[in-house]
Amino acid sequence: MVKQRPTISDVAREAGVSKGLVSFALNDRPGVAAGTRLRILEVANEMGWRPSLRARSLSTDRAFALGLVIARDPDIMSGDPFFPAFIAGVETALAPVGQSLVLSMVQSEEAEISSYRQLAAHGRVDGVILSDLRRDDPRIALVNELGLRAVTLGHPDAASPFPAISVDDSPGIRAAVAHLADLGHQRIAHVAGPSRMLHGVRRSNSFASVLRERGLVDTLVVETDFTAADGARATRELLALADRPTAIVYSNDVMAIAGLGVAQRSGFEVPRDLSITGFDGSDVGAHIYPSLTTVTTAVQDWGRQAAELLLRVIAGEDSDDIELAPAQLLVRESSAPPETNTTTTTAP
Amino acid sequence: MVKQRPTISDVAREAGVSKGLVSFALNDRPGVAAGTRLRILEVANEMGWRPSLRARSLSTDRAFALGLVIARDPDIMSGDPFFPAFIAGVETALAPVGQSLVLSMVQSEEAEISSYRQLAAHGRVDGVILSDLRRDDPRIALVNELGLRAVTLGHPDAASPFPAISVDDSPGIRAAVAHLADLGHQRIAHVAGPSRMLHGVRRSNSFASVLRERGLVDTLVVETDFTAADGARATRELLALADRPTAIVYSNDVMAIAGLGVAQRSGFEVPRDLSITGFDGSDVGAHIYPSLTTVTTAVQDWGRQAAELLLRVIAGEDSDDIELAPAQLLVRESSAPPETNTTTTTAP
DNA sequence: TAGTTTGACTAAACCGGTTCAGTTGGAAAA
DNA sequence: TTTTCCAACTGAACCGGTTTAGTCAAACTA
Repeated sequence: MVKQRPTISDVAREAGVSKGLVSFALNDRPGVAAGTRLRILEVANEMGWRPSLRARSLSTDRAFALGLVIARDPDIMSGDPFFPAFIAGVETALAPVGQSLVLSMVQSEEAEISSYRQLAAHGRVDGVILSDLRRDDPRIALVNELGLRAVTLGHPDAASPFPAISVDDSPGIRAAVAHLADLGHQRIAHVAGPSRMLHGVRRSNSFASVLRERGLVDTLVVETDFTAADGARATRELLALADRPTAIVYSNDVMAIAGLGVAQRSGFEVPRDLSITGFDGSDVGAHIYPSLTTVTTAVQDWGRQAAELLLRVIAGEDSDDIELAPAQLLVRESSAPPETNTTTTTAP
Repeated sequence: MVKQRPTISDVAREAGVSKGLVSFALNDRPGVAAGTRLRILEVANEMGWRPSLRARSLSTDRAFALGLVIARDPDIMSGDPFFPAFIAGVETALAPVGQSLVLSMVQSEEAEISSYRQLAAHGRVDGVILSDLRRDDPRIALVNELGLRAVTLGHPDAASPFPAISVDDSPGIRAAVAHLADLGHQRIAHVAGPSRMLHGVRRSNSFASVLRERGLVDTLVVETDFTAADGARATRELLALADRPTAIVYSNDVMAIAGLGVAQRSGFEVPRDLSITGFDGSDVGAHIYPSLTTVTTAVQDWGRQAAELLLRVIAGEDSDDIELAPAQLLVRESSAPPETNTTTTTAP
């Protein structure tokens, strides 16, 4: 004798009304006498009734879940503090309303596409969060075509039917460069993210614009794929230049840490011989030596608000773009004035 | 005129048979003539019919999804290479069979419990992967009681109704300690994970047993919560000892990197004055200076096989415990022989 | 007072599958 | 030839909700 969980019919029978009326009462719809509604709620409550998500899903054609497809190599993911914090934020928005996050982690663009297709075909989610926007991002049209709702993290480079929720990187990057320039650095390099990615491009643009404003060289830019290995490679290239930079601005903390490793290995002392800054505000960055000057954003809050926005979009409510607090510079030990006579120094 | 996706009734009508027969044909059940089955499949195919997950979910009482609840602070998560790789592995097992991963990231034990309750109550998943096992882990009884199927990563410390899929940490830790001892280290410390966590305990035990076998001091153990900050704290404590260790074995890479920072900040040169080893085989570890000697496991494979095992359990198939390839030592630069006369040296 | 409106409620269809109890027709057995 | 049996197939119930059309009595209008 297994005790089955009660269904809406059980509640109806117990309350002496019809199934439909119970549904009405529980969904706060008009047409139910106040007394009856109260009695129904009471009965439902004492029977411990919970609506069946599956039945609701079928009859209302909704999934009560959001999707997130991450297309990155696990190697890049590991060490990157963004997604864990972001997902934790998403969770804080979903848990209270009984919704869930369906996560998919893929490693190729084809797998990414088919992942969205599957989510849509199966009706697994009502909407998705589009992260890591790329130039001419094909996902926007795809997701729209598949009939999914969505929000984008950051503004796409073309018209989009979806609201964007953004954190402006510019102030952070500008502050980092300004900080280095104020310290006296003349040759500041940038180890950038992939130029296919919009935030990579935006950070590069901010970088370049500050340098131009200050009349400094803005040609020391190396593009990477965001991995530690590529950050190391970029650093080696920059340090091998005849006119090597005295400061390097990295597009993420992992690369900055790898770059620090390369510099130290080559005999440069940081920050005496080379200043470096990261981007992420990762936890480890605070504990390496020297601790990493970096740019931080409130990632968890971003996750929470992105999920809330998407829920609103799905509910058909207002859905204006949201602009969150911009990225901020966090000065630590890895940045200092250049040694006045080391501008053209190569490895000791 | 929106083109609706065809339902099983459409297929039945088109093929001139009943709904039920179409269902039988599509699920490869006996009682359908070969010719008829073929025709039905053909019709379904050319109509582009896909079964509705929601309808199947309701009628078969299954979710076609697995759950993973991660209970960690985002700070610990960031930098930890385990979950990204693990999840990527899970995905490779799920995508081909049209199943999904429902992920929940929580920050307290209460939230964790209620997360499992919600997954079960909503019938969101058919089974869950239990990671980061603790002593007397309450989740095993809970999940069982909730009627969910499960697999555990590693063997729990009590009887469990669920199969375990494990990677033996011991050989890795033993190899790391042996490696250091072989190099001539006499005072080897361990910066351990939380003793509430079973893998933390197991690593500590392996550590202690090798030392005893070799007749070395096994008292240099500091427990941490796995964060970079706590790893740094532990390192400071160890280095402040009168008889400071000449080598430290860390329970994860993040703490090892933080420990390296502390050592360098205190003027110790690694590995000349202090050898360190990590645990994880994280990507950054290979790029810092000196590169980190560490212990690696095939995490992505673990994820894939854990998901496959859970799918089998859910399908009611065989479900024996699985033992994967044990952890392996990866020797890099951060370990070297101790300076013979520095055993009792304090900070330079 | 008769006709109309309205609020409260019921019955049944519906979402799109699965499953089970019957029905049918043809081949094998008697 | 008649009976029996079985494979092939149908129709309907079912999963647990939502939604729509329709019933009914009381309240309101004319």
